[in-house]
Amino acid sequence: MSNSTPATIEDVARIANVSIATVSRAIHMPEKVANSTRLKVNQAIAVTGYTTNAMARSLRLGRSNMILVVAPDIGDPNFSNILIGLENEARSHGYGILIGHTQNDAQRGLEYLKFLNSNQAAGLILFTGILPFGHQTMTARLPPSVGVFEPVFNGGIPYVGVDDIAGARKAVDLLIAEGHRKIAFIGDSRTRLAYSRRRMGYEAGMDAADISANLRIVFEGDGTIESGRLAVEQLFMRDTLPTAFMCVNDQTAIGVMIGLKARGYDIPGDFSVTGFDDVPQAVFMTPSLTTIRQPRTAIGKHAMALLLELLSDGQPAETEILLRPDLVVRNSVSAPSRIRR
Amino acid sequence: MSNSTPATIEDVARIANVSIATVSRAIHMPEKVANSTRLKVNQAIAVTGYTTNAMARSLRLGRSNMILVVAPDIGDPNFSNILIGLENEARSHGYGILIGHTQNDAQRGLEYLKFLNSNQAAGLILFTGILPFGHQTMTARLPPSVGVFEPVFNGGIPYVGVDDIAGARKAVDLLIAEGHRKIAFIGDSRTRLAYSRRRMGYEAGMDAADISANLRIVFEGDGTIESGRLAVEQLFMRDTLPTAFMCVNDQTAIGVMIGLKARGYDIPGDFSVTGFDDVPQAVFMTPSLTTIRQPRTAIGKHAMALLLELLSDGQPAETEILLRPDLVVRNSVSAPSRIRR
DNA sequence: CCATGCTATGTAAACCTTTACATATAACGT
DNA sequence: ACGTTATATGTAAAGGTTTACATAGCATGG
Repeated sequence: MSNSTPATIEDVARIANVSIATVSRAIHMPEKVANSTRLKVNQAIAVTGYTTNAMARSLRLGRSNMILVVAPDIGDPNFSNILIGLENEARSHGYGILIGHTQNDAQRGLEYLKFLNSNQAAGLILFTGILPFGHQTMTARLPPSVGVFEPVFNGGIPYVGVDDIAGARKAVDLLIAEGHRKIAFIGDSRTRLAYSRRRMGYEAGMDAADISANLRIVFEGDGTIESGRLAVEQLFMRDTLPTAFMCVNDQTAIGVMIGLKARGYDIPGDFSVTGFDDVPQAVFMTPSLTTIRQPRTAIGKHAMALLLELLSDGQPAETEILLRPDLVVRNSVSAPSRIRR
Repeated sequence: MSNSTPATIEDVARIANVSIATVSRAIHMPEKVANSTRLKVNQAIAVTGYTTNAMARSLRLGRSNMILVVAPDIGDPNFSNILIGLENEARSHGYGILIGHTQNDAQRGLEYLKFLNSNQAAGLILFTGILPFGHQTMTARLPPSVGVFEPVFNGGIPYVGVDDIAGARKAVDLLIAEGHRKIAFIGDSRTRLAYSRRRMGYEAGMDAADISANLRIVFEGDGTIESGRLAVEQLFMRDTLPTAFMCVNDQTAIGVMIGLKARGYDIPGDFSVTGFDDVPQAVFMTPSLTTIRQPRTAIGKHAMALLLELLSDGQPAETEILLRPDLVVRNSVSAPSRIRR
């Protein structure tokens, strides 16, 4: 019982006085074994404290119970909440989660390949829109995979994300409802497809409100705090200013707020600002940031569920799952001031 | 090469015209094999794209190349940065990281036990001060383990953390240097040992400045935002108020700031506030929070290094590694106002 | 030139499972 | 009562690796 080496299936078989095959069946196909035998086996398992050796099992099955999760930055607050969803779903199905972060470095990605090639991971969750592995020949050998947040570039991989267009639409519609017409979109169309979809939502909202093109101001940054600050600087050089800044993500919104405050403006008195993502600090900003919430835990849960389904069926039921993002109204939006301009 | 099933050591052996034992040795004990043979083997490996099957290897060795990391809450911002350090160190030594979060639920912890018992993880990193597994009999079978942040209750497990006493001392010394005498400590001595050490730092600093006991106000909360807010409410009911709030962590500090602002006070004009941890949002608070930074990535790196050492040597070189926390001066501290009281 | 020891390699067992196949027993229909 | 089918269990191979042990070649020292 408190033996030094863990019990094997043979120990159980000996004690239960059956063959090892029967023990294995009692565990994994209980209906195939007689009630009385199953009882004996279960007792023997309890006595020995036996647990199936996952290594041996995976070796025999040619498939592990690990899922590799690769993200560019595991420190990203957007990441950790999704991780919770992934983890919960995986664990409840007997799977474990293997973490990898690439820091956008292809070399790093390659190192994780090892876990896949060596059969240590049965499936792959990708947080980045591109395959982290240089070799495109790899795709042939890629295990069942699911993308998170945005479609994976090379295609053929189902993904779970948020309806970015609808989310952005909610933000722009709020601003329009508050009376704004001249709304700037501070975007980042280069790095991520999801971001360009948010811009599509912006344009659609402006279209729907019949706001002419010359009232639309689009600044393309790179999704960082600094780029938000920079956007403000640049826009202030033009003759016409927006009354509201709709930002492609919260980071950009934070930058915009910093830029506006540095110039002495009041938010939302002088300018309204919206973000997208609802990162944890959004609520602690002054003013707290009105933004679009990503249902992060749900995204993780769905992504893992889809992957597990892929793992057992081979075919994905859906190729794209888009969850509904919610508008979170806080204090960074109000009606445009009539005094100014 | 682009075969459907991955190459095995036998494929390599056949092509290199040697035995599988030689291939294995060429890979893992290169000095034991003749130069010419090693060359042949390496070429064959390149041709086949062979990677060692980790399952088979672990099965044979009775030890895996995975480290299980168990934390109560993987969404905690304190956690994710440490994870980066852990991950980097592990990967550079060929280890992978398995994630588990218990949500302080013993049942959950037990589920992760499975990964250990079944040989899927060779070592354990514990983020919680107590063993997450109910059975204390387990300790006998516990694999090499390292605690992070604070000592593990049951003892015998080395840990890596921050010098909480010295860190707290820096905070209280700053406040005293600014001229504060009546400094409240908003603590949380119940949940974590690290927190009670921070209080020790507070007391030591007050002692050193010869500040009498009746000027010391200690409120014991539970380390949450809400408990910080509550502390303010309670202290305002007393006749004497502090001029500064030294908080056991940033969450509490955020709560204190919310409470003070709700009463219309200015920070740091009316009251100074310090935190501990330097969570990501600390810099975005208004005013930005003066706090003590935990060297998180370094903690992770050291913890993993210690564990890997443990794994190979069996004996830990050190039983406790305390890193130096740094004071981060921002805008929530100033001299006490002379006007008031 | 032989005994000895060292170096490089091969053979085969072991690690622990799962499962195809074989076998034995029981049940059933005619 | 007998052939057929279903049910329950056992036997043994296979999965890919590492390594103790065996072997062969070769140099070294006397």
